Amino acid sequence: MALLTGFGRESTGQKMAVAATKSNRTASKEARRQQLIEATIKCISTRGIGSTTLGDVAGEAGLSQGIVNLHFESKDNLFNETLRYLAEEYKSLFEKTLEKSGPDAADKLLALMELDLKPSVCDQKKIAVWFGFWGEVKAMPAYRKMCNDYDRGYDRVIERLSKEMIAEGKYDNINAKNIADVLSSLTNGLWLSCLMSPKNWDRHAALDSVKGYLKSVFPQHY
Amino acid sequence: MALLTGFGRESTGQKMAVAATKSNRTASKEARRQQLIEATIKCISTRGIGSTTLGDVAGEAGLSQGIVNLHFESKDNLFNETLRYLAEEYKSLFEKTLEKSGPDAADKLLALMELDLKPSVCDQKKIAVWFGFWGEVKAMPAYRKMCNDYDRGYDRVIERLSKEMIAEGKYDNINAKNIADVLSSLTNGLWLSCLMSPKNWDRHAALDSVKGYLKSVFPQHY
DNA sequence: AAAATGAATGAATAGTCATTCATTTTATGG
DNA sequence: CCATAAAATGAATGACTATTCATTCATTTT
Repeated sequence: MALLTGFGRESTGQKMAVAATKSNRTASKEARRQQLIEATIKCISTRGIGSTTLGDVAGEAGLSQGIVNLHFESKDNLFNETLRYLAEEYKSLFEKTLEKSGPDAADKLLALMELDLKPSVCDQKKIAVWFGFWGEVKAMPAYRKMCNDYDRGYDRVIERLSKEMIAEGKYDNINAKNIADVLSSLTNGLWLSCLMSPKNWDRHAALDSVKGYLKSVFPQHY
Repeated sequence: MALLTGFGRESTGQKMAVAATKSNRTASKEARRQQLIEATIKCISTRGIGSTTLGDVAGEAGLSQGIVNLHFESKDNLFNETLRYLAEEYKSLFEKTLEKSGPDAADKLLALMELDLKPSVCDQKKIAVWFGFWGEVKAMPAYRKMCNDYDRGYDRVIERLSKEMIAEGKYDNINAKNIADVLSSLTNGLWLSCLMSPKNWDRHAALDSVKGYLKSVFPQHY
């Protein structure tokens, strides 16, 4: 009877009996870490990175005060692992998309652009977390490094696909690196609009913008 | 002799004789506020928005602990005014650019895009501050509102210029709103690359990307 | 069933920081 | 030169929060 499930206890400062989805005291180390990372993402997405405390995270996970330090050593470490988790998650989607789409470069490139605007990737909450981390880059070089390490991978792929299409289409005067830059800037910028005006953000219009660009650079392909 | 100029005193906790650029105790209320806002920008750009304290700001301005509360009431207010200052500064550049460039829409649009990539606008430090604020949008609705209020103005201008060009060029199948979205997303995304890889960030390449886009959408104009 | 294990708890600690305010410094005009 | 007001100081306060750790609890081993 001490196990009445009780989540968010923040509003009152009172302690509450607590149990996350059937999380009693046994859960693999890995499961616990993931649970905490997900709680962190949720907290950052609602309260902002600047005012997410370890107490918030623990409360969101339905666990106790000291739990983050137990599993992650420090707040710093938790945040780093959270960023890595986001980056890995995206990377895995990216690779899956690259694999499953096709057969030719034009299809693959379009599929990757669509991925960036899918609700599961481009949703206000997740973007808020990305921007939270980006906003701290000046203070936390580790964030910058991680973002750059992952980005390099994506850029290489986009550039390679563009190169293939340039060769196929005998396009003149265009440069694959340049196109890769524009595409990644464009999607990041579209994410910003989604963050800033979630109400009138229009996924289809955004996708049309990207398609319009692709069509204008690769007229023979799209 | 008590007035040896002494800035950053943080490393030691010791008090130091202090005097910002000739700031003795008299300065107009407005001048003092501006001095503090500029110190805030500098602090955010180097330490990040999350770890900028009022002590940091006061120290950067060469003034004393309580000074921010004296002039701004609260940290919250200081940060809001700092964002407003940045937005006003950009707005003023934008308007000046719009006025001085020309005569026709194509020139004006290009000049505005160039503005976004000028060293004075697109420099790592200033961008770090913008991203810091953007990253806190979920926690601080006031930031979102201010950004949106200003953005609406720019977007309207870009859209109007695009419309003019569409009419002039009898372009088919393209939509001014769409182009305005792409252009603003593109420049914001390019800012992100500047923030993330300041070392190999190439201003000219970025400008070429934007020009390439303009050329592809408005072939008769560029 | 008793003992051992190690995950989880939550109260206590130590440090940081925004904010306040009594005091000090400066400028000014009489 | 003094009186007054305004501006600035910086020590004190109180709130908050990361981190620690002795204790509690559930599970596994013996």
